[in-house]
Amino acid sequence: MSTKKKPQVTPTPERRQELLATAAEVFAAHGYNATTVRRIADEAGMLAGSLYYHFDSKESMIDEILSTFLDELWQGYDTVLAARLGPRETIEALVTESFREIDRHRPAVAIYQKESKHLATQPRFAYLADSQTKFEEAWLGTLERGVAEGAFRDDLDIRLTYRFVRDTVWVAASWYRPGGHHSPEEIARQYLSMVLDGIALRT
Amino acid sequence: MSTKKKPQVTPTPERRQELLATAAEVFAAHGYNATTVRRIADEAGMLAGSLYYHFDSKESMIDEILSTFLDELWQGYDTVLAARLGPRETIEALVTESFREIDRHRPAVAIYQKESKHLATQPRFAYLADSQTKFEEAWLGTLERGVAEGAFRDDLDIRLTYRFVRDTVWVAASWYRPGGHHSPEEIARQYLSMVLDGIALRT
DNA sequence: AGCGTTCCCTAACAAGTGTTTGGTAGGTTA
DNA sequence: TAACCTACCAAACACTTGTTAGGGAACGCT
Repeated sequence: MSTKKKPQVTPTPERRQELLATAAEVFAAHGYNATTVRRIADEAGMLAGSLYYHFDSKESMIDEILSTFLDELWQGYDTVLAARLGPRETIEALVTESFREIDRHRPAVAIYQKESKHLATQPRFAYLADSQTKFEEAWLGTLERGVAEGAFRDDLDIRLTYRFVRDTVWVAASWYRPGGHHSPEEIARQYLSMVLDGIALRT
Repeated sequence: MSTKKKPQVTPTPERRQELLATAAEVFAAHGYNATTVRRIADEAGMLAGSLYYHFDSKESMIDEILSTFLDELWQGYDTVLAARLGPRETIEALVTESFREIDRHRPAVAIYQKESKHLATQPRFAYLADSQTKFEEAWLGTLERGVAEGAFRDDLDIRLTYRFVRDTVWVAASWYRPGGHHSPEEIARQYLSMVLDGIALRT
């Protein structure tokens, strides 16, 4: 006699994840506001109202998409930061980790890029602003440490450098396609090579 | 007796430009779809319906904003390309010109970044796709020439390099504020320094 | 067989959307 | 003065939006 509970048709939590994945895909492709719940439902093979059995609003969908992404992102970042590597090695590890996250959560990253700016003003999405602050502390701090320790140039505006590095990494989500002939690690390696050493030939 | 035609209250073409400027500001801040015509009218100090005296649709507003921006952009780019400078000097001139355009058309650039991807699919905005093609030809061609002539490194994926340079320049529109303590030329200088020589200290 | 649960459908709601129509105050022109 | 044009308002239009309420089919459990 088996006590294994065989699920009925499709188990609850997995179906929820499926729906969130398709929703994220549509949000990323067309933008949050331009995406109707009917469009999401259509893509999932059901009617608009049926979505409200799983979620209580359209807003809670994007909320869950972004928060689970950020949770996983910070899990990776915190591991890197806890290792207390040198500045250059920390930057390398953060960039590599970022491309891995883009590989795993491409739609979520794309949504984050497009929508976080105006979502962060709403109280419900206060964690977006918090995350951005932590983000800036981690990167800017590492860069400053690198300048102090002689790993990075000291003739550059440090905030400009921060935005430069940050943006170069994350905009990749707009063109990156998982399953291409570049692995996240390979892309990270080339990006780091460009950011650290430049694209000009050394003479 | 003067034959100068003194304009009535406010001259037609200038009022049109004013309205387009406020519309661009709102589009850039909140996104095209999330922006209602009532919001634009409100910002301009009039009612929603009154906008339709100047424009025949919301779509034609963003159309005019984007097309005039791209016209001016290509005027600058074509001038640079016609000078037939060396690869490195061409890249430098293109980047500098780009930051000048961001300085002059920040809202338009921000709108372009956010909306062009899905607007380009509509026939009305086919010029967006055309522009992107020309854009890629200009940059990618210059980079390839630079590799061939020994100005740029040959151990990098050239398409990756292209996207890297392109993105680093244009995402600046998301945080750039005209009137800050960095002129477009100064920002371009630092960006070029980072892109060409990297942020690591040379040993 | 009966009951409960899961998951979706049907049908509607109220609010908000872009847009249109007719009107009108105030200036210019004849 | 009269006709005219510019630039706006007031009010409504058809439609789309996110969301809700009630119902019902399929399945597991007792």
